Amino acid sequence: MNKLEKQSDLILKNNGLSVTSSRKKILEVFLSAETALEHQDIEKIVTQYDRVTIYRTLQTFLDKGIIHPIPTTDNSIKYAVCSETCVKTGHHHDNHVHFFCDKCGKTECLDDVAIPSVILPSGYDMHEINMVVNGTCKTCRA
Amino acid sequence: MNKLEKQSDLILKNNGLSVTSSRKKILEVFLSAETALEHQDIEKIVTQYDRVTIYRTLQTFLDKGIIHPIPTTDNSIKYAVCSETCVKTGHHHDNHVHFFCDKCGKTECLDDVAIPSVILPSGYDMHEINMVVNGTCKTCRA
DNA sequence: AAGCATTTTGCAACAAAGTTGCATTCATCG
DNA sequence: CGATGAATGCAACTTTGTTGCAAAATGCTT
Repeated sequence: MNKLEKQSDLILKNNGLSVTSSRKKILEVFLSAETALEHQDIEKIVTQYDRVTIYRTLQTFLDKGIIHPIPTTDNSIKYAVCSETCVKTGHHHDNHVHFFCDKCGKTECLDDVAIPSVILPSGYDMHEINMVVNGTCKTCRA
Repeated sequence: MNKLEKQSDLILKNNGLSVTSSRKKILEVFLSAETALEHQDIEKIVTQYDRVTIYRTLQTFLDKGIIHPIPTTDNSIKYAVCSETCVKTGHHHDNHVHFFCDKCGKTECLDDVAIPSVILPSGYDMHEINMVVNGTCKTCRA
C-alpha cells in the first residue's frame, strides 16, 4: 500500500466504516483531487463501480463528515474532503471560502481564506455558513 | 389590474419581454413570495402551465436579471426576485446574505445583511460572491 | 379592429439524474 | 476458516431537465 492508500484506509477505519474497494478508491480520488467533485465527475473517473454505489458512498461519506458539500447554482452538489480537524472531531466545521472558476468550471477550497463573521437580525440562529466566490482562478488567468 | 399585477406588468415591459399570462403569473408568485422558490415550488403553485414553460420562463427571467439564483446543497436552485436597483441597472449585483432554515427548508434574502468583503489570494479574480447561512429562522425559533 | 410577423406555449418524445428493493457478494470478527 | 451483517450490483422505476415542432398568443402596423 502506498501513502495515499494508507491514508484512505485509515480515514475509513477511523470513521467506523468497513474498507471496501469502492470506498477506498472513491476516497482516494477525493484525497488526490485538487478541486471539488460532483457525482458525475466521480462516475467518469471510477468507471468500474455502479452508479448506485457511488450515490450511496457519497451519502455515507457525507453522513460521517468525511466530505462536505459545496453549494452551487447549477443543479449539482460539489463535494470536497474535509480538513483534518473536521474529520477528527466528527463535527463538521467548514470555515473557508470556496472558489468557483467561471472559465474552467472547477471549484476549489481556499483553505487560507477564512469566512468573515456576519451579524444576523435578531431571531435568527446560525448553524453553518457558506461562502462561494465566482471568478477566474489562478490557472485560467495566467 | 391590482397593484401586484401592475408591478409585474411593468417589470416585464421594462425588460423588453412580451407580457404573457404565464410570465405575469409566475412573476407575481415571486413578487409576493417571502422566500426563495425553486422550480418545483412554482410548478406546485402554478399548475395551469406546462412544466416546460416554467423552465423556459425561469431561464428568461434569469437572463434578464429579473430573478437571481441562490446556491444550495440539495440539487436544486432557488430563485428570488432581484432588488429594485438590480432590475433597473440590468446588472446583477446581489450583495446580501441568504438564509436557509434547516427546520422549514425555506430560503430568504436578508436584504439588510451585507456580504462582508474578503481578500482572495493573488491570482484570483472575483466576479461574484455568495453567502448562505444555515440555521433556524425567526418563525421556526419563535 | 383586423391582419401579419414573430414569439411563446404545449405536447410528445427523449435524455439524464436520482431512488428503491432484493438477491448476491464481500468484509469483519470470532 | 466460517458465520453474520453490511455493501454492492442489477433491474425497475420516479423525477428532473431538454429538444423539436405545430398551434396559439402577442404586439405591431395599418
